[in-house]
Amino acid sequence: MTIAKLANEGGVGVETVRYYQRRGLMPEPARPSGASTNGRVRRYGSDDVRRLRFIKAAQGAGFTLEEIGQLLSLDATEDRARARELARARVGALDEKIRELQAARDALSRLAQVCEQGSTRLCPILTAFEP
Amino acid sequence: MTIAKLANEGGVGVETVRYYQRRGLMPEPARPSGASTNGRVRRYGSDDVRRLRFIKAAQGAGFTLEEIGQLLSLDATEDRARARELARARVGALDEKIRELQAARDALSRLAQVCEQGSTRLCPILTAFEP
DNA sequence: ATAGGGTCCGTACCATAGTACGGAGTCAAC
DNA sequence: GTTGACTCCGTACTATGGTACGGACCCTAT
Repeated sequence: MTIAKLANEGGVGVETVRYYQRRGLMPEPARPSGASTNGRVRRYGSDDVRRLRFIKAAQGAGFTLEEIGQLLSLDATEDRARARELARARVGALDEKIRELQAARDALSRLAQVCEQGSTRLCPILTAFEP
Repeated sequence: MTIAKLANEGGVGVETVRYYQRRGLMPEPARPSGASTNGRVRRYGSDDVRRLRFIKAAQGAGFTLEEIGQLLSLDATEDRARARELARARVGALDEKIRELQAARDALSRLAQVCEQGSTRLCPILTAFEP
């Protein structure tokens, strides 16, 4: 497939794929540079789609592109210890972030409730997050 | 208190406070511009600290500074309906984000487990987030 | 064989949220 | 009454993660 198809399958834009290539997150397949008529345009396969989707998912998990680059390298080198380490660290960070978001969620939910009641004059936005 | 103290109480840097002032998130208290000896330096109070802390907390809840600006305006105008709306929308977004992070957390946790076992050769980073 | 769309590549630009810097003025303590 | 820390202000720079643009080239369908 061509880059447009790849981008589409991965749910990103063509420019984004090219950006990832520049950052070294996605490989740039060798162009069939034969003298023959066929091919100066790179072709991609399902591995590339998987890689692209991994990048998206890892971003969703809060990894930076920098870290994702490391993960992808690790996948190649099979350094299990380092992979574990990164995964663990991120799990910790995620646990904390999830708690934080949960607290924020509850605070906002309460705020919406309070602002609901037309009865009371208050809608104490500024103190919404105060303990 | 002076800006350094305010920043400190709010857990941010002085430059950040000034940035918020420029963005209209924090007021710039009038400087006592009297001809008298006292004061060309702005002074801040506990309201400012509260405001600053609100900004931090709202950021943690995923609001952008732009949205935070709106919230702060709303707090002044007492437009309960709009406040409710923003809060609701964010609660929805947070619910979704929390689910996403929870899924990522679990995937990473499983990954760490798998990479733990020195026995098996695999440490399938690339497929960690695949269903 | 040619028109149109897609690709390639470099470079430039964008938004968000700050952070740094430099010079001038101010404040407080000694 | 001066020194040293702090403030003020504008402007510039940073990092992150893209997005846009323009010219040249390629590729396929008609």
